[in-house]
Amino acid sequence: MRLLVVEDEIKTGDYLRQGLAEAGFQVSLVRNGLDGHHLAMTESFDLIVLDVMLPDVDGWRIVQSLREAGRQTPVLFLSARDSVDDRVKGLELGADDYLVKPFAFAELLARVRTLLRRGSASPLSDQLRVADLVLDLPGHRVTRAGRKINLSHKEFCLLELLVRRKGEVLPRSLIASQVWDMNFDSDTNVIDVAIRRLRAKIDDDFEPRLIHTVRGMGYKLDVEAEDDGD
Amino acid sequence: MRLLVVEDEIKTGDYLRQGLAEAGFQVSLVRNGLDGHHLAMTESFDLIVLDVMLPDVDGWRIVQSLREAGRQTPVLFLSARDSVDDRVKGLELGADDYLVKPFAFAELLARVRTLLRRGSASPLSDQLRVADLVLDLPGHRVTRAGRKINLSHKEFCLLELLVRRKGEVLPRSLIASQVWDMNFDSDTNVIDVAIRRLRAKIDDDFEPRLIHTVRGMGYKLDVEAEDDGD
DNA sequence: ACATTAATGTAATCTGTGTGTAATCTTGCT
DNA sequence: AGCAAGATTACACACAGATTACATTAATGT
Repeated sequence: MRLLVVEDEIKTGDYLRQGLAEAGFQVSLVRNGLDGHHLAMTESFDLIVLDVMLPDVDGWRIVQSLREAGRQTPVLFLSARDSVDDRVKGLELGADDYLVKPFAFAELLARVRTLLRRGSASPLSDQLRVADLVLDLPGHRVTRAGRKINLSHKEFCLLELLVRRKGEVLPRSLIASQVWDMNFDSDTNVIDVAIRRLRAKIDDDFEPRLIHTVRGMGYKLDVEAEDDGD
Repeated sequence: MRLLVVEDEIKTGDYLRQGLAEAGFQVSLVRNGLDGHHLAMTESFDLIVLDVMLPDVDGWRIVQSLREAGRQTPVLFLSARDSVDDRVKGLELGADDYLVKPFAFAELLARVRTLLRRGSASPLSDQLRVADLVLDLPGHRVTRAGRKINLSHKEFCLLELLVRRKGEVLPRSLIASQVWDMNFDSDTNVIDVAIRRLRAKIDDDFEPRLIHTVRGMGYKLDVEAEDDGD
C-alpha cells in the first residue's frame, strides 16, 4: 500500500512517516504543496494524507485537481483547527475524511485503514462522486469543482440515478419509472426538459460535460468525452 | 430511488416511512407480510426493508421467494432480537444486511445507502470483444485499439449482431429481420449502405479488417483474413 | 389567508443527424 | 467482354432531441 503524505511541519511529517512505515505502509513524504500536487497527479497512490495549510499550493487545491482529473484516490485531510466551514469545504471538494490536529496517531491509523478498506465510500458523509461532481446524499447537496449547486428534488433524484449508474445508458422508460411514477407515455417530454434543466446547472458552466445523449437510447452520465469523428 | 418497507408495528412503520421520505426516497409502506410479498414480487424496488417478525408471511419467506425468482433486490432485515441464529438464517436466505431493533435511524439510513451503492458497483458488466474491438453493451460504447468510436443506434445493433455471431455468415434476410423490422424486400440496399458506414468507422482505419463480404451469401465478422482459400 | 417565489409539467418551435433512396462506380465471376 | 453483386457516394427528409416559453402547481414567507 503506497501512501503519500503532504505535510510542511517537520515534526509532524517525520512522525507520520515513521508511524505509517512501522504500520507496514510504503510512505512518500513531501514537505510542500507544489511537490505534493505534482506527485499526487503523476503517481498512483492508494491514499493521500494531506495537510490543508501548506505554504504554496494548499490541500484543497490538490484535491480539487485530483477530482477534476477524475481520480478517486481517497484523501484524508489534516487541519489545525476544527472549523465546520473547513470540513464542509473539504468534503465538497472531494475529501474523504477529516482529522483535527493534534490527533492521536492511533486514530489516524484507524481512519487510514477504514478509508483503504472502504474503497470510495466516505465514512463522514455518504457521498457519490464522478470527476469533480460530488453528491452529498444526507444533505441533498451537490457541488461541482467545489462550487455549490442548488438542485430541486426531482433534479437531485435524476442526477442520483445517473450517477449511481454512471457509464450506463439509461433508457427513458427506466428513468421514468425510477424518478417519476409513470410507465412512460411517450407523448410527454418531461424527461428531456428535466435533463435540460439539470444540464444547465451541472454541465453548462463546466468541463468536461458529464451528461451525454445517446440518440434513440436514452441518457448516460460519464466522465469521458464523447469524442467526435477523428 | 424506490424503497419498500414491510413493517407491522404502526409506530416503527410510520417512523421509517417519514424518515426515509425525508431522506429523499420514494417509500411504499405495507403493514403485513402478504402485501409485502405481493409488492416485492410484482413491482420493482431498489431496496426492501423487511421486518422478520410479521403476522402472516414472515420476512424470511419473502426473501426466499425473491431469490428463488432470481431477483437480486437488496434486502435489509429488521429484527427484534439479536440472535445469532436469526442473523445467520437471514443472511443464508439472501438478505444483504441485518439490523437489530431498536436502532438509530441514522444507522439504518447509512446501511440503506451502503446497500444501494453496492448494488450499482459493477458498471462494467457486459462486454463483447473481437480482436482489438470492444463493445461495452450497457454503456453503448465501442472502441477499437483503444480508440473511441461513435456509432449510431442502428450501427451499434448491426455490429452487436455481427459480433455475437462472429465467424458465421449472416444472410441479408437475417440481418434485416434482426436489425430492421422487415422481411427484407430485396429492392432496397439499406443493409449494404449500413455495412458501408459501419466499415468506415470500424474497419477503414484499422488492421486487420473485421467485416467481410461473402458474395451471394451475406456478411460475416471475423478476425482471420479472407483472401486465401482455407 | 394572501402574496411571492420556486418547482414542475405542457406545448411549440428549432436544429442536426441518422437513415433510406437512388444513382454511379468497382469488382469478380462465367 | 458482359453481367451481376456489391461498394461507394450524394441527397433529402423525417424525427429525436434541444431549447424556449408559458401554464400550473407546490412551497415559502409576511
